[in-house]
Amino acid sequence: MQTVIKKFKKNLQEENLKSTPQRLAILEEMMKTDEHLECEEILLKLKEKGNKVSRATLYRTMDILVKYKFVRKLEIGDGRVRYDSNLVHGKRNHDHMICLDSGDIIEFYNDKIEKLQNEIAEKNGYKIIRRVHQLFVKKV
Amino acid sequence: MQTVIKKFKKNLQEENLKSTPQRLAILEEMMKTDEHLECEEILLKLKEKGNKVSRATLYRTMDILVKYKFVRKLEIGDGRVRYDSNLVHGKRNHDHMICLDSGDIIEFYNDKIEKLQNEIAEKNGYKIIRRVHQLFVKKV
DNA sequence: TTAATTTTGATAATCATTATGAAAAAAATA
DNA sequence: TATTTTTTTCATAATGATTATCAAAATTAA
Repeated sequence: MQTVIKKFKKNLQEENLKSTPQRLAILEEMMKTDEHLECEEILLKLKEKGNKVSRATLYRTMDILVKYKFVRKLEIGDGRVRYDSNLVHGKRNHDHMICLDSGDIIEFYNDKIEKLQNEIAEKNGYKIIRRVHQLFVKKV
Repeated sequence: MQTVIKKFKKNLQEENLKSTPQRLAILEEMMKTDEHLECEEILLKLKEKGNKVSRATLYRTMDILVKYKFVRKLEIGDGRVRYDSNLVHGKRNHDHMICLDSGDIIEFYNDKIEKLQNEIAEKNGYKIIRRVHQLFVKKV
């Protein structure tokens, strides 16, 4: 969607950050995948397509993408940082179920849990900004 | 509680691990705190009490304590690893609310969410082994 | 007590991420 | 369009938490 790129450019401007080919290449790469990619994988994908970007630039740009919620940082405690794109069409707000046997990451969403979370926060005088909800599971 | 120490010794035996003063000192230290401590803090507390333990031993022992569920590893995405003791009297199963302004970590528990989680896992053919549920909040 | 095995601790190695600083690119200005 | 200013990039060094190494010490079993 062109609108995503336009929004990104606008966000960059708002912070006096410049629109560069590297930043755009990274954004576009994240628009194309619904996997949970690690930095090295993103770097590799970019390289394969001829968009070579340095490690430092990738890390810096991922922080920008997280800040503007184009992607979400996903840490499941195995020491690897993954990124979950919010840019893939039809993808909604979700949480993760991680299979301890296969390593599969399954997305789930539950409206009731959502509501209960809000109630808990409210009851304590807080509002929720962001949440992490991960179920580590095994096949029955 | 003597029973905790006995249980620990039994667990060690079961895996052909030896009962050492360092391991016991670390367990006992974790029985005394309901804070969410980092490795360096645990190391410091031990040192202050004259129980000097090397970094390597501390890391190795924390893994054992996690394995036997004496403590829980708590990672809230700020790059610091904390340990949440399950050994403090009256402490139950809980999740965490993290205040983005103050850094406070507030514990919460909700039975309904617990049930919904189990339903979700079941529906997908899984059973829950462990879970991470963190609400990042700000004061209203 | 001895012997076999495990653990400890000091230090080196690792590895993901961040800092550095010169060269290149982008935006602003003339 | 050329020039100037500012930001960004890239390659590499630095960082810092955790892990590996291995000789010396401690533990357990016989």
